Amino acid sequence: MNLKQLSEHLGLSQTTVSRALNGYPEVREETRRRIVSVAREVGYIPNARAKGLATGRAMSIGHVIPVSKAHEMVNPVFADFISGASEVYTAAGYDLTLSMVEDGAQEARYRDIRAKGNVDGLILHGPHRTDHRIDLLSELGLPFVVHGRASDMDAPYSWIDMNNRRAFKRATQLLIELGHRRIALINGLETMDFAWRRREGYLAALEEAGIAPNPELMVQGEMTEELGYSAMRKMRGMDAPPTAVLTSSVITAIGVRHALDETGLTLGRDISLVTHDDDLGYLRNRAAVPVFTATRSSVREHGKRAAEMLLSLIADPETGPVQELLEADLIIGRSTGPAPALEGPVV
Amino acid sequence: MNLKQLSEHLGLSQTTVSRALNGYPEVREETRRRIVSVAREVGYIPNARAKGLATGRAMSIGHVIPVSKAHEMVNPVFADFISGASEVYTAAGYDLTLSMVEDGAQEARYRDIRAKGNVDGLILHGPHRTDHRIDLLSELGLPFVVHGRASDMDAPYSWIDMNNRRAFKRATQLLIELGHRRIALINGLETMDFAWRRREGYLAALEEAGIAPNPELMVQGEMTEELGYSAMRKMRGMDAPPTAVLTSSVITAIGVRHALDETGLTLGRDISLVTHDDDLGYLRNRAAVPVFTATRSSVREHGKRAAEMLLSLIADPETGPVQELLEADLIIGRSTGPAPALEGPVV
DNA sequence: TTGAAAGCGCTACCAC
DNA sequence: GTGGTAGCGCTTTCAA
Repeated sequence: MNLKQLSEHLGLSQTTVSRALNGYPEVREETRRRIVSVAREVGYIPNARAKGLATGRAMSIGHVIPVSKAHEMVNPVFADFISGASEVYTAAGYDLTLSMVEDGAQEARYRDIRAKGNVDGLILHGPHRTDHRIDLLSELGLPFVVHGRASDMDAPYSWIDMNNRRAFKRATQLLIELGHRRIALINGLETMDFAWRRREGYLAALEEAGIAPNPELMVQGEMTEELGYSAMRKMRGMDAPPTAVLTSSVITAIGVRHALDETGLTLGRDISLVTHDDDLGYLRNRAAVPVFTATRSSVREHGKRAAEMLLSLIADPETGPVQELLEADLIIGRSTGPAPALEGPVV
Repeated sequence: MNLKQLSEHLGLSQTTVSRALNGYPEVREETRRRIVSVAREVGYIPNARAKGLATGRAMSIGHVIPVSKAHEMVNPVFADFISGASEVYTAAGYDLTLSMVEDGAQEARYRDIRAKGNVDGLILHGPHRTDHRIDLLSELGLPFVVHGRASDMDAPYSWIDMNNRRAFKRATQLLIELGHRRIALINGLETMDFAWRRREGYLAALEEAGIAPNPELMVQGEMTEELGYSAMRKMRGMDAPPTAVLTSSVITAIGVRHALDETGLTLGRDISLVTHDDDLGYLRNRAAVPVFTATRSSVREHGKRAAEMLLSLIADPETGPVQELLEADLIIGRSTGPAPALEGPVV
């Protein structure tokens, strides 16, 4: 059933029917009611492509997520983030177009997306510290919000991010307060902005405590189980192995545990920190220690916020870039909540 | 730059330019070369909506993934599956439209998707044993492939699935061979087809070994960390606690470990089985036991296969329903590979 | 081998 | 308050 058939069925013009259905004021209330009721009855739903052609709007938002070339793997956080965003889009009548793009040779894909006209805006995932996709999108004039930041880019842009630096600084501080001096960091790739910021936080805490960072205790890589496993295996063989470990992902933390299991060795107090995609905090039970983390549900909330930001950017293109910084959840034992305030801005 | 501008720029008609770009034969080779080269030069890319309107094809595939109403959570396997599928779509010039739909009140969403005309076909994730979405989609005449099966549905449809029954049967058999008699199953919701099949496999192995299933050792629920934790906590307090555990998800397995960590108790030989979303097999290191699992990379392959199936279904609507059953990977120690053949079909 | 023009389904401008 | 109609950018007959 299309508009033409529906309007003939109603004995009205397409114009009137279209107006009634789109909530324009210049339709008699009675006429509108009749139109709406018949439309529902026959299950009329306008064709999105035709509507898009006519209005110039696609009513769809693109999410571009990077897929590791080496491991062909997707960071699981994106699923929850997107699920939150999706809820917002659906409520607003938007679709969600997903593009998985391999790192490298991205530019063509963005131009493509732009020219095809299938999306009204984009969410960019997994930014690097230096990320020229941001320049490109600005140049293309396609509204976008970055999930994360690209710290080395100068021009302003919209983003939403977790306070990774603060979360890792606080976590490190807590371990130090507990007496740890040899604290390992098993991080994501530090060309990625989030990983770099986490390292900054880790280093800041060490420095304030007068602990010299040990390069042997700092590992970065794609956040696989294998990374955690091999890093931990290596470290436990050191003359002075770490007594505590911070990891950047629950996946990596699983690998760390494998390596520990092999030895039976209890490493320090077996402390891990995870900042993403776990339900309750990875080691909450045995850790007598708070853990900062983005729980799955808070990641979902971030996705919602990002979607709202983008939709309002699209609705009002005059708005300048807008930013939002979110604190990691603090998990102690089995209760979760927002992190308590910290002295001064640590972004 | 649109077709009109491009053709004026070339001094040709839109018709000829369109033909040349779409590979129609009736264009002089020299003309075509010129058109193609200029088009590339100016970065012409046809507007997808207009093209869709004119051709009646959307050049996009929908993926509908269920979001748990209770936990607002997405099963992480879908990310890898979709990433694989996405690669196939991109290569074929298709987009991917993602719909996250809460369980319940789904029907309207499908009619909506159909009528909006934004997709040429659908992949359905997370089927239940009885799943009327399948009837609905058949009725709507929208090509689709189910990721998984809906065992209680009679009418034929296309699907791709893992051999969940066999994987869990074999895993259970192996545990029995190792001497275990009290084997726990911490499963997904058994209204979901995959979870039900896993239980069938588990029960079949017990029965063949003459072991009576113990309802106290069989738990089902949404596959959260919490589920594994609380189930294991409860079971370890039993008079005769299990000596081995099978879990349906690595997330749940993490919860199981938490519960074990609290006690220091070594449960049997600490055996878990995971069928999804881990890199190397969850407990590979301490398990002197094979583990059946869908590794992340094989899930990705499944996604590719599903996408190929759907695209060929769309290309040739005369084709009847097609099915494909995939074996779980067998992981021993650190090496992975396909499971060895088993006597007879266990589907 | 090329071009003119109708039409995909809808919106929005202009006239009544 | 309602209707006629010109596009939106493309494909696809039909003619030349």
